[in-house]
Amino acid sequence: MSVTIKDVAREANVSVATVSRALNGHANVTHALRGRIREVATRLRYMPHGAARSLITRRTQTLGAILPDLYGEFFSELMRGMDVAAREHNLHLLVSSSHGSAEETADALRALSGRVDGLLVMSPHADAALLAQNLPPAVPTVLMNTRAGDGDYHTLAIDNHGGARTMVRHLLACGHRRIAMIAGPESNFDAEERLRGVRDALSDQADGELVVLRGDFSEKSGYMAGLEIQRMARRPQAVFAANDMMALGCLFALNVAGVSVPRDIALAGFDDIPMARFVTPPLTTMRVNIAELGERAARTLIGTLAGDDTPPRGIGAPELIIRESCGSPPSRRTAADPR
Amino acid sequence: MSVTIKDVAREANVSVATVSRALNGHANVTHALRGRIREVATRLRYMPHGAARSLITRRTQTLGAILPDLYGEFFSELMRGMDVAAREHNLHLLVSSSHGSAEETADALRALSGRVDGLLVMSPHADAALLAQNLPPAVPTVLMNTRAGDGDYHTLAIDNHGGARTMVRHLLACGHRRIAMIAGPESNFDAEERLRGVRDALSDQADGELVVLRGDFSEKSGYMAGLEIQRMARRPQAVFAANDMMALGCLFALNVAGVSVPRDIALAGFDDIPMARFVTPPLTTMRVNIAELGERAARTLIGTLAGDDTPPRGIGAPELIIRESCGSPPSRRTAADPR
DNA sequence: CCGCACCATGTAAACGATTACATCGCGGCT
DNA sequence: AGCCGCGATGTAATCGTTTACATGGTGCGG
Repeated sequence: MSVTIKDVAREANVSVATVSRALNGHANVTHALRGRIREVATRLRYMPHGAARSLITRRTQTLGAILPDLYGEFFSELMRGMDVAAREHNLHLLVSSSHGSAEETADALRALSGRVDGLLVMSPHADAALLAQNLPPAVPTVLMNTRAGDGDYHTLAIDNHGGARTMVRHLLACGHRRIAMIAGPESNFDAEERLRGVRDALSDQADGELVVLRGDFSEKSGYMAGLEIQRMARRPQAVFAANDMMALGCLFALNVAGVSVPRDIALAGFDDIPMARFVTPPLTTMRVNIAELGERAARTLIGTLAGDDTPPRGIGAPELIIRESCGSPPSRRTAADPR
Repeated sequence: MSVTIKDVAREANVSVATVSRALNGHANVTHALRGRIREVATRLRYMPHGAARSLITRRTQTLGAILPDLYGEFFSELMRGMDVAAREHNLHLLVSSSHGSAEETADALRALSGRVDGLLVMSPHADAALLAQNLPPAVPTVLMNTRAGDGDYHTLAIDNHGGARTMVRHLLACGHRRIAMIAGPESNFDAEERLRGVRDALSDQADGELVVLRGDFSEKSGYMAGLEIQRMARRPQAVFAANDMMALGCLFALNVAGVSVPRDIALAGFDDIPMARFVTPPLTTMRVNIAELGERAARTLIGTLAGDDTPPRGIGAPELIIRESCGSPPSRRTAADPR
């Protein structure tokens, strides 16, 4: 049995109320007494029982995060950002990851709903309907990278559309006109936004041509797309993959086929995964700041908890990272690209 | 105000006790009544209040994870493994990451101690003393990748020593005799274990020679080491870096200096980060299964919670991944190295 | 010198669940 | 027919904390 506030009270010869007040920094406790109580508490290794406290205060000091199956860098960066914000406010992070289906997401939603003060949700399956159905309306929620139109919830996202547009404009500026896009799956929100950005950028350019191939964000699908591109009669001058992994797959396919990047064809990706600058040639890409997305989402949620009901300001803008794969004059960097 | 068990009881014309029994699948509730209560509960969107439940059951259904500042793949894999095990037992994961100092780790330990049923700790700062001082003795704890000798706690680790030995044996088998090791910092447990493995493997080989350089696991320190190696009078025949990032740094340094890998010098790393198979030449390395480490640690903890007090069986053995950088006959793989 | 206000501290009621124990009704056995 | 036992349900104690309210002592003003 662990030590409770009663033990501290007994040991210090005061009532539990006084202990509570002393330890929580309330006014109206003599300085000397507070000191004595503190001393006793640490001597006894007293730790308040979180559940009991939550029960009465209706606060859990915990933020819940519902995430899809995330691999690699993305996941850790996102968590890191959320953690930074949470820690600042002495909040904890309860995570529930690896949700492959709407069913699983709903379960997670229900399971977490009672244990957290608010929820950070990133899930392809989480639309407004699912949330409404599985959450008590009282749980503040912030959505990340979700399909728009979920008006009732605060939503944050990477500016996929703007990022893709920026990249295509850069490719156009490099003189490329026939552009192939290796897009992501149609069901994916990020993927569609990026494709939309590409279309918009090209619609500004009268003599631009676009051919769209579908991938699934995997390296392998990029490889397949690369083989196909290399076989084309009118080969595109530039390839823009919806993420770096597909860009790398494509790069290998082109290498295997003896097509040189960037001499014969330009190539660009999206995400700036660490690997991007290590391949030859280093990959031009859009850097997205995942940690910032997580941090902002957490901050927004925390704001909501505090009663601040201003919707989140703006969305994260990816940054164009020009390396050698796109055929623009290489910027002066060492191979290792130190920051 | 959210809906409580009382509301359900009132609506179903029964007592709270019956509702509790019905919903928790206890015996002694009529089938019909149970059905009615279930129906009312879902209609009212009743969700049990986790804190209230924890208060009386003394279980939080939550595992705490204390992690250091972890970037990248490692973090997400570890979490994924822990999540898999936790989810199987309907447990949640409360994470507290980014602890740079012993002070911070201690804070996190204290903050989490009341909110979880058990703790998974990976931290360079968490030795037995720190834990004992900041945790109620009742909290079951499993340590990961920590310095040995923390007898009171269950401990799991990657077999760094065995992995390093395996790699050096492979290098020896390839015919290399003068071997340079780019080690990690002396303060790091993993680093020292790997170094020890190297020494042990070489002590079996009469004509083996070892030169040790120190790095700090960063790419940059690998780069510096590479420059140094390339300048050596009696250049080593093989370089073994304590992790892949340093191996890559070294590779770039050698490239810049015009030393060809593996023709002029062999190179190997440790970790098998995704990038390892994308560089040219693809990097020979030891694959460590982080997810498995996390999963095992979680399982061990869960076992302890269930009263099962057998110490964890064995430790994760890294797997030798032979690619082209070590100068052994390349195995037949495509550039993309599909699994 | 009395009384009032105020401040430090104590008492006890919540919070929402679980569960030991009490109760009630019914059927079967003697 | 009466009693016993058992199965279904209700009553209330309990977990550890916070906090509204009660209490009591002290100092100050009239």
